[in-house]
This record gives sequence, C-alpha cells and structure tokens, in this order.
Amino acid sequence: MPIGTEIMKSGRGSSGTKADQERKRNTSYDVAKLAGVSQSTVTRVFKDGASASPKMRKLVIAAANELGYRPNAIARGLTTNHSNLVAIVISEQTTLNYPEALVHLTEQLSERKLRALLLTSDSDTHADKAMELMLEYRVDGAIIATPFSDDHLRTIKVTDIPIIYFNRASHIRPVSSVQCDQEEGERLLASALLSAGHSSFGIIEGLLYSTVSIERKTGILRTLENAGIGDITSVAGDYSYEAGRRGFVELVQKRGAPPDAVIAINDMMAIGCIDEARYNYGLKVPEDISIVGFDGVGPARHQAYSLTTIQQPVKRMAEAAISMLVERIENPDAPLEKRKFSGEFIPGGSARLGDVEI
Amino acid sequence: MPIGTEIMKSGRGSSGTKADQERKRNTSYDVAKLAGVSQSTVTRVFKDGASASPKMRKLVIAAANELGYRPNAIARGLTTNHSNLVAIVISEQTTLNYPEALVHLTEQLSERKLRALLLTSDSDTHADKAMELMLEYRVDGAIIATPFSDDHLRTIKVTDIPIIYFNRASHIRPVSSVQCDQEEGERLLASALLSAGHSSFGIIEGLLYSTVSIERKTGILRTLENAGIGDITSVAGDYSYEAGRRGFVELVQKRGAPPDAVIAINDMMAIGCIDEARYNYGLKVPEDISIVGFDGVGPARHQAYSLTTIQQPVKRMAEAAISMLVERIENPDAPLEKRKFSGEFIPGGSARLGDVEI
DNA sequence: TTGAAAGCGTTACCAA
DNA sequence: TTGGTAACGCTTTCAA
Repeated sequence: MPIGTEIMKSGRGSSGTKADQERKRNTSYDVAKLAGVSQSTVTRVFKDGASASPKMRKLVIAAANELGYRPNAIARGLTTNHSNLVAIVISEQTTLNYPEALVHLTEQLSERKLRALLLTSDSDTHADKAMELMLEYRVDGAIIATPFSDDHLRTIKVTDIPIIYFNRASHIRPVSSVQCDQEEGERLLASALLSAGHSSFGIIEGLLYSTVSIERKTGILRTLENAGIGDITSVAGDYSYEAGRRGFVELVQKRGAPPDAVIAINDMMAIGCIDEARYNYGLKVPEDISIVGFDGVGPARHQAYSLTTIQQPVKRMAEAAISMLVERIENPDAPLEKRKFSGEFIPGGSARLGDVEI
Repeated sequence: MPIGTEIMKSGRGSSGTKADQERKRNTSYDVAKLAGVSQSTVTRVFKDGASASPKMRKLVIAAANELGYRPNAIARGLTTNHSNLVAIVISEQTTLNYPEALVHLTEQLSERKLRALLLTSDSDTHADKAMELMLEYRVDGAIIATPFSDDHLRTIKVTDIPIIYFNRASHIRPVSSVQCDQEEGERLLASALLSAGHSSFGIIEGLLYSTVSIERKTGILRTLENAGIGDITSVAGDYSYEAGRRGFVELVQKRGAPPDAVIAINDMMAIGCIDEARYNYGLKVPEDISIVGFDGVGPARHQAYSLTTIQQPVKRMAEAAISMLVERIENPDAPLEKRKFSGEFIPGGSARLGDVEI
C-alpha cells in the first residue's frame, strides 16, 4: 500500500507554476502521520541523545525513508537559536596562497557538525557586505582569512559573534588568532643567509598595511640589523608572480646592481624574482644570487624553483582555528587567545645557506 | 532617552551561563516597539519592493540602527521556503586546479543575493554526507565541481534540487553542466603538434573514471588517429606534479626512449613532466621534446615553464554556471542544458608548434 | 517513553 | 499604506 507515495504526490501534486510550491517537501508531521506516531516522536528519533524506544525508532525510520525525509536545518536553527553555520571569509589572495586551507577548514568544521558559509571580501565594501551576511545568517562563528578593517571588527564585537583570525591579526583590538610565526620564520631565513656570508639584501615586501607583511619584514630587519647589515633595499609588491618580477627590476634599479640575496615576503613573488633574475638578467640562482620566499606553496617545491622557504603548517593551523572557534562558541566568555605555529624551514636550492641559528 | 540601550541590555541581561542565551538578538518586534509601529511595517521596510511611506521608513531605520537589528535570514528561509543558500561541492583537486573558481562562483552568487554553502567531497562517503547536508539545509541549488556518483545524482533527482555540474558531466543521467570544451582543446594542441612534425606521442592521462580525463583523451586520440599516427603510449596519473614526473619516467620505460611529444591531461602533470625531462633526463624543452598541458593554471605561465596549453575561461564558466543555476531555480521545469566554452590556445614555449588547423 | 502545545522570527495574506 | 494574524517546521517544556 503506497501510502508514502501518495503523500509525496499530494505534497507536490498541486503542480503549480510557482517553483516554490514544487519544492515543498515532507515534514516531520508527514512522517509522524505515516508512522502512526506523534510529531515529537519523530523529532526524538532524529535527535542524537534521544529517548525513543526501539520499536518507535524502527517505525519512524521506515516512514522517513519512504518519504525521503530529512530534518529541516533551517527550522531547527530557528528554534535552537544557532545555525550551525560558520562564516569563512576569504579573498582571492587567500585561495591563491593557501588553496588547501579552505578544504581543511571545511573538513574540520564538518567533523564538528558545522557548515561553512563562504563569504568573499576583497575590498572594504565587500567586507561590509560580508559582515551583514554573517549577522543575517546568524552564523555561530567566523574564520576571517582576509584583511578586515577594525570598523568591521567593532560591529562583530557588538554582536558577540566568536571569530578567529586566520593568519591575520589586529594590532588595535584584541582578537583570537591562529598564525604561522612570521617573524621567527624570517629570522631563520635571514640567519641562514647571513651565516653563508651574504652582506647586501633586497626585500620585496607586501602591501603596506598587511599584518603578514609587516611581521615578516620586522623579522627580517631585526635579524639583519642585529648583524650590523646596513645594505638593505626594500620595494613593495602585491604578492603576485608579476610583482616579484617587477620587484627584482626595481631592486636592481635602486641599487645599481643586484644584491647578494633577495628576501621576498611570499613564495609567489620569490618565484617571479627567480625567473626575472634568471631569464632577464642572466643570473644563476643560487650561485650568483640567493632568493628566498615564505609560505611553502606548491610551485615552490617544483624542481625548476626548489625554493628556499618557510612552509606554513596550513592543515595544523586550520585544525587549531576550528578547535579554538568551537571553544569560543561553547564558551563566549573565554579569554582571547593567539596561537602561533612555527613554520618548517625548507632548505630548497634557491639560496646559499650557512648554519641556521635557532 | 536610551530606550534602545535598555532593550539591548534586557536582551542579554540575564547573563546566563548558557551561551545560547547570551546570543539572543533583537527581533523585528523589538524594532517595531521602539519605532512605535507594527511588526509587519518593519518587515516591509526591510523588504526590497515594499510599500512603506518615507516617514515610517525613517522611523524604522532609526530604531533598527539603534538596536543593531538585522533581519534573521534563518527565519525568513522558513517562511519563504527557500534558503538563498547554494551548495558548492568541491574537492581538494578542485581548489588546486582552479583556485580562483571558488571566488568567482561565490561572487557571482553574492550578486544574486545567494550565499555559498561550501561542502567538500573527496570520497564517495563524503559525497553522501554532502548530499544529506544539501537536503537538510534546503539549499536552493547546487554547483557540483567534484566527481559525484550517479547514486547521489539519483537522490538529487528525487528531491528536485536544481544542480549544475561544473566541468563535469554524467554520461549516464542527463544533467545541466558548464564545461570547457575538452575535446576541442586537445584537438587544437594535437593538431599544432602534428603540423610541427611530431610523430611519436606520449599521453599522461588522469584518473580512470574522470569524465574530464576521458574527454580530453578522446580529443587527443581522435586527432592523432585521423592523422594516421600509431606510435602512442599512455600512462595514468592523479593530476599532481609528482604524477607528471612519474608519468614521464613510465613513458620512457615503456617506449625505451622519450617520444617526440608528451601531452599531459592537465597542467600540473605537464609541469612535473617538464622538470623530469629537464633535470633527470637532460632533455631540452622544447628542442628535444615538446610537452603540453591543459588548464592554464598560474605556474603554467611562469617563464620557467611557459607551458603550451589551453586556458580555461574559468571566470566566464563560473558566471555561466551561476546564471544557469538561477534560471533553473526560478523555473525548475526548464530543459537541461549543457554549455561548452572554448579554451584559449596558449602557444607558450614548451612545444614546437606548427599551424593550428581549426 | 510518549504526546500535546507553545514558541522561534520571519513572511504572507487579508482587512482596515 | 498599515496592522493583525496565521503559517513555516522544528525543538522544547510539561503532563500523561
């Protein structure tokens, strides 16, 4: 007796021209009717730590399967007052530099029964939009992996949405964050370059207000200055391959000649720099010039570059970010916390290196 | 008179130990009370094509701002019966090969007031999970950019969620899809290689059941066979750089010597192949051997590789995918449609090329 | 363990 | 144009 079929048919039988009507799906009430139990019983069967007798459970499951029933997460969100949604705010930069991060974050969320609401935010206007959406969708928390001005943070502060910064930090307002230790990484690189005898340095840094760029640059400068190095030239770039190429040209123009070593603030620029040095200046890397990066992106490991760099433990960082976020969601009054992970020194082959003093 | 403040305070004033209680936020009802209007009026002011007098509008906006009110998208979803959520199902492969695709898809959705619910699905089990989540969250539609078995498709079929395949297609069950014309692209590449006089070919293909790999290989084989080429050796890989390196080794072992040209089914493997040929076999590219790829990923454009390849119009494809999806959401009975975009032939410098016959 | 009923915060409909 | 009221599909008391 295809009662289920009948119900399904009647559910969409009106065959209205409206798309909305077509999509009406079976509810816990339909399941209850078919199973001959109360609607609350259906809820209980689908709830994890529920109190339902095996007999009821069996009845309900059977009916649910017949109707193709799934609990409506939207409706659930309304009553429980949490959406199980976590906003992940990214920019194009994020995906280019850490393409795997997104997958790791999402999988980590998934293991904790949370879903990723993906929001993009390149410019400040988009950031405003992203903020509004986080609010409208009542996300339980957010991972911010893109520059967010402090104004937006203020809004979040007011609304008390737990957030974790991913490889970013605000120096103005206290936030929880997960980062790779940028300064430490650059110290390692700079030290290794120093102990191999390099004495003139070029730096291709990133965007002016990027905390990542600032911290990395600080690490470089402290190390070089401690060593009494004065011959340092800086130029800026936007983290892209092309910016790396241009950066090298600018460095040479500013100095009149290539430096002993170039420290690019990220891998993509380091790679551009290598190509420029090799193909347009006829320099051998690392014999004529040492070039190092930061990140540990895929192409950095390709043999054509074999980049000397610091590899960020992206997966580990994603795990940490999500676990911190979940803690904050469960206990919003917990103190803010910053976690820094050491990157792995990848000797590669694009730089002449001495001993690394740690 | 800080009425607003008072309301806000009372909203979270219970200072319960429960996290849930803390998060209770102001509702349209609170706004209505503060503005001295009815709750329905608040709704109307926040609705796009609404009928609200400027006076009311002003009152409501003021009250809303004071309370930091945002309409609750979850509650809205319940009554309107559509969540404005679109599932984007990706795998790690997707992000590595088309890191920018995700950003484009999300931005396109955003312009249409839709949100991206990001789901990952590497294995089949995860695909099941992804399916369930799509159902539970009542997504309005889905973009599938990862292999999905036909079983899952069947479930979707039953529940009538509009879906668009992104660079994928089912050959068993009709679906809507957006693709780069894989066959055409490979025909261009193969033709160009042929007319430059190459007569022995190696192919590094992808995973066995991947439709992308199958279609690309078909394009290659048809072209070569039409030209009467018999000297073709195939090996398989998993699209990674390392697979490209191994693939080249295998090709040489199988044949006893390198072929005139290697066609790798994607850029990453082509790049691995170039490195292997150069650094372990001492071959010059393209003088000694021509190597071509497919995709147009970032590193392919780096001068060290300057890969001869087909660049997929990823942004255009993302636009098309979302616009098709939106159409299907609005009219679920619309016929299925497949759209194929031609990739751009990038001559690069990793292959000796003749004229391309189009 | 089960069932009944009261919300959750919106939208949609119908009078006024 | 405005306000009242009934859903939307679930979870959560509270009795039975």
